[in-house]
Amino acid sequence: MRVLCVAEKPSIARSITGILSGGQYSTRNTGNNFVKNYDFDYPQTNSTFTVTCVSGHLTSQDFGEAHRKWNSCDPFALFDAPVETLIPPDKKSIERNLRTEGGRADTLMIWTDCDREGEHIGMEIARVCRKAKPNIVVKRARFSAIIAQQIHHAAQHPIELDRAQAEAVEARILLDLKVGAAFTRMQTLALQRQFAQLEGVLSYGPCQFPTLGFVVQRYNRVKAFRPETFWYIYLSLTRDGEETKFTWKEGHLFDQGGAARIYEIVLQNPRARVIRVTKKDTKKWKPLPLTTVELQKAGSRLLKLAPKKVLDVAEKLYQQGFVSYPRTETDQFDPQFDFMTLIGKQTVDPAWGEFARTYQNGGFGVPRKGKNNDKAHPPIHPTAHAGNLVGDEKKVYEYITRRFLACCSKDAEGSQTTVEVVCGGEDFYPLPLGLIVLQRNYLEVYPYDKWIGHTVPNFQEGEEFDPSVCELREGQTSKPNYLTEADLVTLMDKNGIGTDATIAQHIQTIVDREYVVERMEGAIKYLVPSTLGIGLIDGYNEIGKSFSRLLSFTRLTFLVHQTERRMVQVCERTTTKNDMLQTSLDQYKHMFIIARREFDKVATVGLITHSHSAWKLMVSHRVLGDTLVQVLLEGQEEVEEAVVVEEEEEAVVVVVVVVEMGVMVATARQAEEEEVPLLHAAEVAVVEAALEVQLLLLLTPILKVRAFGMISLTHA
DNA sequence: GCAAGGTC
Repeated sequence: MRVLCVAEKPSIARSITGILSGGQYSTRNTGNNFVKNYDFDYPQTNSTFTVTCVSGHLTSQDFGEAHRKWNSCDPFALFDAPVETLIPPDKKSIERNLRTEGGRADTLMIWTDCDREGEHIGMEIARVCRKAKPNIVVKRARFSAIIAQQIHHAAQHPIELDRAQAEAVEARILLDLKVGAAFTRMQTLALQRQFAQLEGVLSYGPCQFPTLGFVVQRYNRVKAFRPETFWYIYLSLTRDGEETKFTWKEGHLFDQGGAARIYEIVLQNPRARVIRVTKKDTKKWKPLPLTTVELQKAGSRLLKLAPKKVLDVAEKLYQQGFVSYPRTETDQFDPQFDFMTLIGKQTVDPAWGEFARTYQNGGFGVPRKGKNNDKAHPPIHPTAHAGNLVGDEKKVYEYITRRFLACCSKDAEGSQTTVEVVCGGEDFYPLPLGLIVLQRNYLEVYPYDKWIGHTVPNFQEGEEFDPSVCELREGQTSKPNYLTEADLVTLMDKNGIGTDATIAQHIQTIVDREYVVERMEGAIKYLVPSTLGIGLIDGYNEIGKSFSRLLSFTRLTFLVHQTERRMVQVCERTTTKNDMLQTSLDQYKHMFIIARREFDKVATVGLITHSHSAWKLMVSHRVLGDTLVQVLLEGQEEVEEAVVVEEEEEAVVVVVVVVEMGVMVATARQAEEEEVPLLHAAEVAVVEAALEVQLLLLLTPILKVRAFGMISLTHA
């Protein structure tokens, strides 16, 4: 019997060949550079095997001729337009290979990843092979890890493809295409009609839009923030020249009178008494096995690489055979995973080799188990030692390796001392708590985690003392920060926006569309929405307000969840693909009709905030020298061409009039129309010079505004 | 000129 095995990607084809053939196989090239055909005998089922693969989805979907061109139809018609499935040119060679090999086989065995998309890819493969050989028997191999025993079991006990899962994916594909295309065309064309100069596409998608929404949501919180004053009792003891600070168990109160009354009572009896000293063993847990999302978060936070970049680098390392498959949701290792061999490969490393050698002598600890398992790939780990890497590849490889070694090491151990103090009837405890680090364990190989010991004086239970300081102090709530890339990855992951493999792409998309600007502050990269981004989200929210929030950003996120739930229902066969598609499409159609009717609001209310005859427009944020500068655009009937530069710290606002010749600093005032001191001439010159250099950068988002025809800005 | 999902 001849069996054709088809995997989802070249790496899996190679691995299962290695396992099933026991290393005895021959290789044939195909018309595609990445795809090889492997031939061998598989006596266990009395068969001849050929293993090959596709490269992800085989087909792509698009509208037919009548709807493909942007101006060929009303965008609304796209919801009911027929969609064609075709094999894109770069996949033709793979299709030809499948036809040739399928024509020769009795059985087709699908070895795609065991997830929804894998089931759909399996159907695509089956369709092509059936064309070449209509009576071919189609089977599916089920495996959850590339481990010899599992792969053999899968080859000998194949199951059937799951049509329901494939159909759920089909519904997703159609929904994404129709909703994305309809809204993108409607938005773009509507604004182009209004503002002829508008360039570029204003894309809309069920993933990119909520992603943008997160950025704008945080931006609004930062903008709306007003510091609040709070009061707390501060206690400290200086003994032998060392100060121990105590934290009030109540934390802090926003009620000054209340705090003052408690403080008065404390003052009546300000002698402190130690009521309890406890020492207990404590641990700092080693990290969980590494998933794609965690790698991207770490990459952004620790390695200062954008999520997309981290994934690209990891992909390269994977192709060179240094790390395992980098797209995985799994944060638990299979119990049979061969840890020791992989750790052994790291013993030659000059930096962590010595530590890797300790694992054989009791240094090994079974990795923690996370909650996720995609049943297709293990957590990301090094597969070989790489000694000659440089730059980003070195950084990412080092992180993956140290993370793996940390997972296989032991939790750090310490001893923590808690001291409870009562003073005037109020409870206090020293902060930081006393900590002695006893065993660093995993921390030795994982410098990304910090755990620093801290001593507290040797207090005795029952001991009394007079605090060195006992005061009612005042503090202020601190301003939230803009969203970092790592924050955004976390939010998307938590809210189910995108997948491990696509989260980075969606972030890239909103940057490419100029909905969001990246801003460095020190070593941290923040994401700040542009005028356009804020305008779109605010605009939709504005419409949402009048229509039971149907279009608000939270609602959009909710729709993504609903779609996901319905997909699960299709998989579980509690609803059909067509019903699910119809329900979802109806929902989006309803949204579309309102959005189009109200779209003027996106253009005006969203992009401009009216205030009397003047209007102000948040544009963007840039660093001017070392100072954070917030740029506002302000127009009045008499001053049409104006830029307002606000220096936040000093609360100085410079109004810059943009004239055809360049930039001129004209006047100064605060955003709230209060009188503030004019800038010194020297400062004006600095601002002027900096603006000249940065004007083009600065004005990029503003030019959008000009394109919208709301103000006629001219720049050199 | 549109989406999001695979993968290279």
